[in-house]
Amino acid sequence: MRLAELSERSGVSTATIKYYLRERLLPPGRPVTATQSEYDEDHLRRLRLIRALIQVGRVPVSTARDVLAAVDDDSRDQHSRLGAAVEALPHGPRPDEADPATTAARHTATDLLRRVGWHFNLGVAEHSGAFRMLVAAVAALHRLGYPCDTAHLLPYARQAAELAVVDLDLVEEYETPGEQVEAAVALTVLYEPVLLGLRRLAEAEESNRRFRTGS
Amino acid sequence: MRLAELSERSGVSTATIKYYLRERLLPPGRPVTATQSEYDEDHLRRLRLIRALIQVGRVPVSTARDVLAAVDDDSRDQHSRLGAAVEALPHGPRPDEADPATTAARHTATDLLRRVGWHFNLGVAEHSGAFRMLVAAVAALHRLGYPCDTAHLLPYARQAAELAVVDLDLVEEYETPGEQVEAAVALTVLYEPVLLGLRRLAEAEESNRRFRTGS
DNA sequence: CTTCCTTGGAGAGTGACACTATCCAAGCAT
DNA sequence: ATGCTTGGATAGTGTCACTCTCCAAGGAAG
Repeated sequence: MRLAELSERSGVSTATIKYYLRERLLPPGRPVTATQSEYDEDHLRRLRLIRALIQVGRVPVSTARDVLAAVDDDSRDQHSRLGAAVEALPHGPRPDEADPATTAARHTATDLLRRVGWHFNLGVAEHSGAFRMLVAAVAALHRLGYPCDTAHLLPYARQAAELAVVDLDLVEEYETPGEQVEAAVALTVLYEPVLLGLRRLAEAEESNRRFRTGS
Repeated sequence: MRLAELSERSGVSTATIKYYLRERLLPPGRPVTATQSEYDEDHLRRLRLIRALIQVGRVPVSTARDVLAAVDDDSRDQHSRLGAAVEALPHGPRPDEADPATTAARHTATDLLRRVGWHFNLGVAEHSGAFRMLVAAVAALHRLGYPCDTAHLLPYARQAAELAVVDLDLVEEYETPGEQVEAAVALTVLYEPVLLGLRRLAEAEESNRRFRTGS
């Protein structure tokens, strides 16, 4: 198919597709003449993934390029590819190391990983983006005076461990390593708004249950 | 204290504080002469909350103003204030109603609320931002061909319900309705990166457990 | 064959956003 | 008196995700 058809089928304007091609988010089509290229179903699928990452997952364009490059990197096994792809995702601002609240938060987080038994993370992933995201958030809570120690975080960590089992079961339903890595990235990013939306709905429900006035 | 001291104690530049004052994120100080104002501990606390919302919670400035205005609105009870504040938070782009995947996602989400017994949400909050966020994410998963029906979402919803109990217990430790609403907003926003960070760490741990090659 | 439209590539322009820099007059400090 | 700081207003900066405009080459209709 041509650019116009790719645009129509995906709902993305030709100008935006050209922009993604320029930014190397989308691989170029197969040139059929000097001025025209042919695109296939893989391009359509990739384009839909790009839109989902950027619009729903709020991933910046340059970051999405890095994530997709890691997904396509055939020279590694799936664990390594998945790690590289998730590591490329945005993790918010890095914590302010000058702030004592950050040091305290780092201790809390390290202690939590030890207590919940994530020894892989203890060894390898303490410098990961996900760990930094956790530390920055815990530090912000400390600065505001809200309690956020290991005991408070444990139930959240245990639930995260349960969710990870469900998530990875889903991923393992796919056949090829390539499909698995793409699924892992898509599920990691797209289930995040699902989790946050459900939490806010559950809080509204619980708040209503506790605070509603009469009626 | 003066602007310079507020800046030093909060770590926020005077230029940025002036910007927040201009944007009505921070209430003005008490004018002490024609060219100087006095700020107090409440200003410092509010400023820290603003920074946490914007930097850690990635809330846009104009949105943070609306959230804080809802927090300060003494004319409502805490349930209503909390609802207004959370509703003012960003929920991502609104789903594309022209897309059949959105219609399907809306059915899935409605069915999920019914099955998990959130009748308050079923009646009131189907037009809430959190619900739209959920629908948009489920629709994106549908478009990419990933399974995401009521059965898949149920464990996530049940966990969200458990988390909401923990969260509201924390909120109820505070005395005044004002403190409770501020705590609810801060905990809602700042626990989100905690949850996402823990999930990513748990996935890395689980992925390592399943896919690591030898050693 | 000619005229018109479409295509892909490249560069510049747009609007939103979160600051940031510059001015300025009024005041306080020495 | 003089120099620095303060708060207020205005304009500028850098980033981001597009979006617009232009262009030459390539079909399509008559």
